[in-house]
Amino acid sequence: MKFEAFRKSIRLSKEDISRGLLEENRDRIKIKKEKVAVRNLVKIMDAALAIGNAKGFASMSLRDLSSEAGLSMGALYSYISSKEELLDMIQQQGRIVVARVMSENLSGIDEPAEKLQKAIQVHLYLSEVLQPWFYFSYMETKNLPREAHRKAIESELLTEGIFAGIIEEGMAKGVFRQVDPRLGAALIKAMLQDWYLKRWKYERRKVTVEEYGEFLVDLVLSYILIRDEKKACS
Amino acid sequence: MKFEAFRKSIRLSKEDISRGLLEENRDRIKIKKEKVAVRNLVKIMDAALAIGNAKGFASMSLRDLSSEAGLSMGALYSYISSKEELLDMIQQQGRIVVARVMSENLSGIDEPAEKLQKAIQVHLYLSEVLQPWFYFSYMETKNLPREAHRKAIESELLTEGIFAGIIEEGMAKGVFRQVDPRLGAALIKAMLQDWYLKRWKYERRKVTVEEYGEFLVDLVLSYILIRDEKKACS
DNA sequence: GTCTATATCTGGATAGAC
DNA sequence: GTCTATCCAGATATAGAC
Repeated sequence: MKFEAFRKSIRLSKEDISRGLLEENRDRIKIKKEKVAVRNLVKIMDAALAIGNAKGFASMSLRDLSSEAGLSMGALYSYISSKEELLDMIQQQGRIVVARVMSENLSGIDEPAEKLQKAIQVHLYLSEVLQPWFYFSYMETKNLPREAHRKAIESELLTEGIFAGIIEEGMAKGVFRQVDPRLGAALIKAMLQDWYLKRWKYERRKVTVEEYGEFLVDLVLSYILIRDEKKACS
Repeated sequence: MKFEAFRKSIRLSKEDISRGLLEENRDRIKIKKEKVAVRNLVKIMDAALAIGNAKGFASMSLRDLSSEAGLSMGALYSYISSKEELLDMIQQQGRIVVARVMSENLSGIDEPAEKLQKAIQVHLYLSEVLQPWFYFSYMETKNLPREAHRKAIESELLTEGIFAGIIEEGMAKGVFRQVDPRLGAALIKAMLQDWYLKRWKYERRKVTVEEYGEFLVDLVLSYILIRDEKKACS
């Protein structure tokens, strides 16, 4: 699947994401009119990710944020009750979206090699669509308060578990070679992460997300698939 | 080579590193007695990396730092003239050490597969010895002031260039398959980074640095080496 | 719902005693 | 060389007008 086709297929506008966020946090957000609330939440999230990714969430003052979002300090505080809560909301909403898209796209695939290929591609493409969120989430995890930090780690292990599960399945069916599934999954994840963490590098070299995905799938499959020796020698 | 043998072979005590740091910054550091200066620099660096890695450099107050290092605010300011300069010193000193150890350990190896294996191993083991520095350096790069940021990126590309160079050599000699050398190098680096960025994960699973290195080398070489078909079929 | 104005606190940096 | 005391810029958070 091409990246553009994927992007269209998941239909994830900023408004959709902010609406989800609003619904999850009706109690914390003071603004009652949905239309107004969604519009401003989009601006707040965009601004928070932009500034946070440029100089770190801790260094972002709420003054910066309010001016970048085009709101006054007072108005901003009608949407969030503290800087820490903002961090929490951002992380939480992203996790929900990632879990949903991954499971939607992987259900119904049985053949391990195909499933592994698809899982890598979907994760990579999704991280491209939500690049600012993925980057932010990675970089700020360790600064989260205790409970939120625990949830973030749990979520990381969950995604990794998807890959490990596919590897185990392939080994059980005899089509993958014997490897440590969690270690294999961890390395796949590491390579997926590089795409959104070091974007400047790949942009500069004009590597597209499709090329990156193909290289990655090629590397992983040619290592893990048991080769058909007869075919190679004929 | 085993990790412990490597650790001993490079002889990198905290004191050695701080002494180097002192020599490079004679002009900026006010303390004249080497013994005193080195002792306190060790404490300052340890504290800065510990607090910085726990909650981010930006969130670390110099009050935290001074108390963790066991110095008063005033004393601290005899060693650094600003928080930003501290950041600079940490990065700079690490880069020098990494460049030195890498080049020392790779000189004189000609065979591409052996050299690639050795480069991966040395980088991995070094990142284990200096884990707090590698972690810090990765996480704080984007918060550096302009010039320091440029240097950090340059250094990242330099290390990557070492791997890309080995891959090119192997391709030229006809022992490696045709791949994009920079993309291959980038992925190797991504997997190396995971070791020091996600240490908690590997510790929890009781994966040793040697096991991680073997898996990584196995993955890379079995992808990139051109298989001897005759041997496989005999 | 959004704004301006402001109370209160925190943290980087320095002066000057010992 | 190290300490205590202090200055002051800049930050979070809130009160109250519109």
